[in-house]
Amino acid sequence: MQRTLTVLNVAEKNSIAKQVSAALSNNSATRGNSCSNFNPVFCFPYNLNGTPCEMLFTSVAGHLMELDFPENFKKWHSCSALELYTAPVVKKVPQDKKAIERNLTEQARKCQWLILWLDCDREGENIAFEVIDVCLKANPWLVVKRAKFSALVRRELERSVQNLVLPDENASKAVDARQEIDLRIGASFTRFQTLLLQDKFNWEEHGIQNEKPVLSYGPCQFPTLGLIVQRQWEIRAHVAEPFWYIYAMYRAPEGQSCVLHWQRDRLYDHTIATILYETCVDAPMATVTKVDARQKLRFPPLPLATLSLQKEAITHLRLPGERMMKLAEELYQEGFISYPRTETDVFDPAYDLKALVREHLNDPRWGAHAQCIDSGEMWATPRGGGHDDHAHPPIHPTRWSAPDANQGWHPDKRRLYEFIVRSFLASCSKPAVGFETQVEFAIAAESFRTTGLMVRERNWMEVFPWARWGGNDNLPPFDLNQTFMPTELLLKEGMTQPPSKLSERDLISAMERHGIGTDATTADHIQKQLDRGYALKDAAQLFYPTTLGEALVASYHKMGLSNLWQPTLRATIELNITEVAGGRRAKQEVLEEAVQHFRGDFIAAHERSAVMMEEVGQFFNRRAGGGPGDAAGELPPGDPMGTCASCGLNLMLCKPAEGTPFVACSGAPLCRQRVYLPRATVAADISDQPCNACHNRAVRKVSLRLRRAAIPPGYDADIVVCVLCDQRFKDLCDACGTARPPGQRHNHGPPGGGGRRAPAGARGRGPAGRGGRLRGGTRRGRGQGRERSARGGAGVDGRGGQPNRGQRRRRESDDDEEEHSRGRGRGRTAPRGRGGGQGPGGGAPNCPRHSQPCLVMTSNSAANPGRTFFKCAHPTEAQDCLHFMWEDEWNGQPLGNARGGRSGSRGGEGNRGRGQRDAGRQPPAGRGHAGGRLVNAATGLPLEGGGGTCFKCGQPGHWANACPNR
DNA sequence: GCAAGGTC
Repeated sequence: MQRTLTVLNVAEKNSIAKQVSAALSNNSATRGNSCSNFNPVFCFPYNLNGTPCEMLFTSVAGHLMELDFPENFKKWHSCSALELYTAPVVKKVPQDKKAIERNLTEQARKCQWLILWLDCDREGENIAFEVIDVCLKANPWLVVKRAKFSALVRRELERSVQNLVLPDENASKAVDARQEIDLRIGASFTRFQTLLLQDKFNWEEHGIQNEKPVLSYGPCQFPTLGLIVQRQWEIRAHVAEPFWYIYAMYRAPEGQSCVLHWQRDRLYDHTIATILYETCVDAPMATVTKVDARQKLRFPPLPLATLSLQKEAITHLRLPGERMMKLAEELYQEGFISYPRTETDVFDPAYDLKALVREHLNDPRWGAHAQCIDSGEMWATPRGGGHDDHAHPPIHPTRWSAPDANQGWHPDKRRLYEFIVRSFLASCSKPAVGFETQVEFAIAAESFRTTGLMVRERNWMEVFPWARWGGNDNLPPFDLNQTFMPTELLLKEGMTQPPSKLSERDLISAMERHGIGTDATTADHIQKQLDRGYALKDAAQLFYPTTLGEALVASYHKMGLSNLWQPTLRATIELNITEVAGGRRAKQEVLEEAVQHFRGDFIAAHERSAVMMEEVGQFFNRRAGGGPGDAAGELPPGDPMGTCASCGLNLMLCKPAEGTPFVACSGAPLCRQRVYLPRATVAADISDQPCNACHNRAVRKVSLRLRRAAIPPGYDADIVVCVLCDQRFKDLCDACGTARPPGQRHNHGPPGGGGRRAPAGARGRGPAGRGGRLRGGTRRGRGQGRERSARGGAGVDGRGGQPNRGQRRRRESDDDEEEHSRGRGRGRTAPRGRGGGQGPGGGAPNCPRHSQPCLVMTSNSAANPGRTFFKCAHPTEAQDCLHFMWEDEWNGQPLGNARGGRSGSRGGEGNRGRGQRDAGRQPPAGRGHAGGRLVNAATGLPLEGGGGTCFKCGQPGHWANACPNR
């Protein structure tokens, strides 16, 4: 008789275990005992390639293990951050997964085989090896197999279980490498920048609530921040340019109308635009040169994957990604939607979609549409987007929720459910049908075009109210060679606008493009920007960096380490570990290479930490008592004399301008290795003698000249010693005491020798306030004087997209004449270059909100040429401060209310709001059309007869390029 | 007090 095999099956989550068990057992699986409440064991008999089996099917909950440093490296002061590149790492089951581990252990003991049903991706392979590790410890005789499945349907699952393979060790090793790289660089740089900056600056000044914030670094979170900061720099670097275009409009006698779009779009040369415009004005009759009418289809949305759902939810429901995922998780747990973390956007052909549609036949909101799909009248097979993670179907509704049954749901949850249902029904519906007409025209020698669209069958758009198929449905009828007189024919002026701030949708797309994070973690990385105080969202939900976020990114840029925040960072890591997954390179080789690479960056950052202090000081004021003298750059000058045993950087013999020399690590303040010399020291120099006892650290001995009267009998006044290990030196320190520079409370002394090691909390701290306040003040002064470079181009060190730091101070400064005169030359509204003063005679009023002097500007607009106004220069708001007032309307008093008393929005001046982007500015006197005659829009004078009317001043008799009134 | 990746 054939012996029954007991097989342990493990899935990545309970829902998979449940579904696979149900499919393989024909819904006859029973529940067995499990130590883990959320990971039951399903039991059923099964025939595996002719062998009768007792299947035990259980699950884990994602990763079973975590990678971390051992306890003795976990405390931040237990080691130098540099040691985190060489410290051991351990993989272990965390406390909250112990029950799952126990369950696996118990089940493994009963079984002969182990079949792994983890998700079919790299992380799944890695989790598989975590499960193997636990199970083999419990039962070393287990036969281990891997089931590879591409859909959760019976046929596919049976194919998979009858064709078991081995787990992919290379894929798992690639994840091991990624985990270790992430851990080492994340922990080391987080500790580095937090310990360096945390207690040195007044974070509260710029809205950071935490007095001592943790300044985390991560290979996903920093490139995400980099995207936000980079966009901010692009916006700031933008120089607005004027452009001109011909605008023509036609209103038919029957009331239909259309805009005729110039084929040249826009010209940046005013003279040429004017000449072309004038040729049109001289022969304004328009001729239809082409009419093209055809049917057009608009296809329904693709089935939803995680990131596409996030993007849609943000756009249509205004739900941030992280919030959306929480609600989707709830809906999934309650059985209303399918698994919400998936890359798949194509339904398996075997999926019974009609059955899902039938769930909704009785719904009062979309039931009628569902019935049309079910009857076949509206049905169309959903399109596929070409992505399949082979573990989950696209996100879709699995159960109907009647409108009165979900009253207890949060409104956002109801909206999300409705969106998923409508999106699913839309994806199963026929495409919308429209009729598009494209017409081309000629006015003089210039070409124009317009498009009209009539939607004839809305189909999927009926059930998807968020759909827009914009187009002019009021197009006048046109025939080939038809002629007509345009109702309006104008030369309009516009200004190029900077790119907009990033929306969450933009950010997700950019992260997706650069491979930053996964579909399951993208929202977390974005949320982290907000939680850490690195970025904010404005009223329009657009992201912009906080002062802190920008300061950090600018710091790494200044240190020459932009690769640590640029969006390519993650892709570079991924590229390397993909080599491991593909078996082309060994894990250890790739790992060591990456760790050494980032260690090099870390050392560079460490050595340039003074640059980081300086750069952050451009944005924040120093905190009084914030650990002066601690930055690496504040060590007195010195020469290297060996390698620091603690962190691997250089030990320096430092010679302060006053006081006794001492030995310190160049990695100060993070590395606190320091040796003070005996009080009797008169002079100290590095000798050319190496210390043999410290040979592997290349330490050289120090030659000391001592005051004879201050040393005990028996010692020479001139000695050459190793200050790290020489017993004579330690004895001298004990006998004489050690000399420490002013401000050092504690004497570290030589290691293991006479000097006492200070308590961790007090080590390395100088007297409160020394240097900090002074440095803060002088930096601010320098910042103002030095940063003359103007906004845009000149303000970015000659390279586009680089930081334009200290912009706030630059705007406040009074030395921007170069920028201002250039602005006038371009015909822009420009600051006049005074400001900063107070009172009627002294310049500008203070902005009542920001308590800083307004800029004094001169308007170049056609409506108010040369008129002076004030505007607030505050730049770090979500949108620039809107305080604005004409000078001649100011009574010399401070501006009063939120809009500045009689002041107004500056929307009409200079920097226009987003809503006005690229909107053409109509000149004061353009040309119009009334009663079939071209007229001057401002004066009403007829234009027939040639001769020209200047669009600049509105007077007839000359063209604009020869205007005497300009 | 650090990462990112699973999952809940």
